[in-house]
Amino acid sequence: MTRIATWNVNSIKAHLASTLAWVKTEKPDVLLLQEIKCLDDGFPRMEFEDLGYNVETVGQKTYNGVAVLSRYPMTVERRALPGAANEDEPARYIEALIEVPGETKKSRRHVLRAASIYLPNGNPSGSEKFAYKLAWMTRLIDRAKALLKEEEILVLGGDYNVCPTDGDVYDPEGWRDDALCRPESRARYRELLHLGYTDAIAARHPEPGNYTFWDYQAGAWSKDHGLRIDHLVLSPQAVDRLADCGIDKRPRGKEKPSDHVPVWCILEI
DNA sequence: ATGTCGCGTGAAACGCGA
Repeated sequence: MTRIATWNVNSIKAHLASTLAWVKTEKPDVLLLQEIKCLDDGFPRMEFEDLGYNVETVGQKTYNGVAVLSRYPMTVERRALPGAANEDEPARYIEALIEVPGETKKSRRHVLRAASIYLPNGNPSGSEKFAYKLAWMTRLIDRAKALLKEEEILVLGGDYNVCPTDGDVYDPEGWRDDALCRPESRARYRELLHLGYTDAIAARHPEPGNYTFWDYQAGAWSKDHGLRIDHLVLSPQAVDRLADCGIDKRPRGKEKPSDHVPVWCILEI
């Protein structure tokens, strides 16, 4: 069994202690991080290596930044989404091949591909930022389409900044014009899934109100004013092996939390 | 409650992004 989780940590330095505490108890085999908000050299690499993880980052000063942590050997396949308009793009994508050991001496090792995705927020709707979000989603769809042909166990996990349905937001009317809920954003997310991918939480826990993010403002957490915007998107070969998945809301209630919580799945590998 | 964070700048309080 292989445990995979995604978590927007909202600065790995500011939330290092709580991230390490969660990793120690939950022991994910693969952890996809977003918004590390530091350069590669600034990532607290040794703290995770001491816990047995290999660490690969695509960092950036102040904003964004993604990482893949893996207990198994890993090679980085992409440090950016193909098709960038210019060279210095925000750090929002990293994709790795992970070698999961077989359970017996006879069984072959399994290759797992995993990407950590921090999709642009896109607010305000109708702005240049919104156009950039939609263009970025089109590039992600292109990448997902190409990867489908590999027929691999693939997890595209991350902060998608897309709330897929009205059941995934506490106040659909109030959020109607937000870039996270706009029909254009939702249509592209569906387009990604319709290639043949599965949103793990939507498939296994389709009831409304399974949020992954609560704003720091206005007592959103205490009022459960949340949104589901962090997703584990699985290839057909990954879904075949999906044993369980869930959202771990506990870290949001602790001291000095990230505004997002981990989303996890267990694959039979 | 117009209600919060984290970061960088630069030395305190502000602008930005979310």
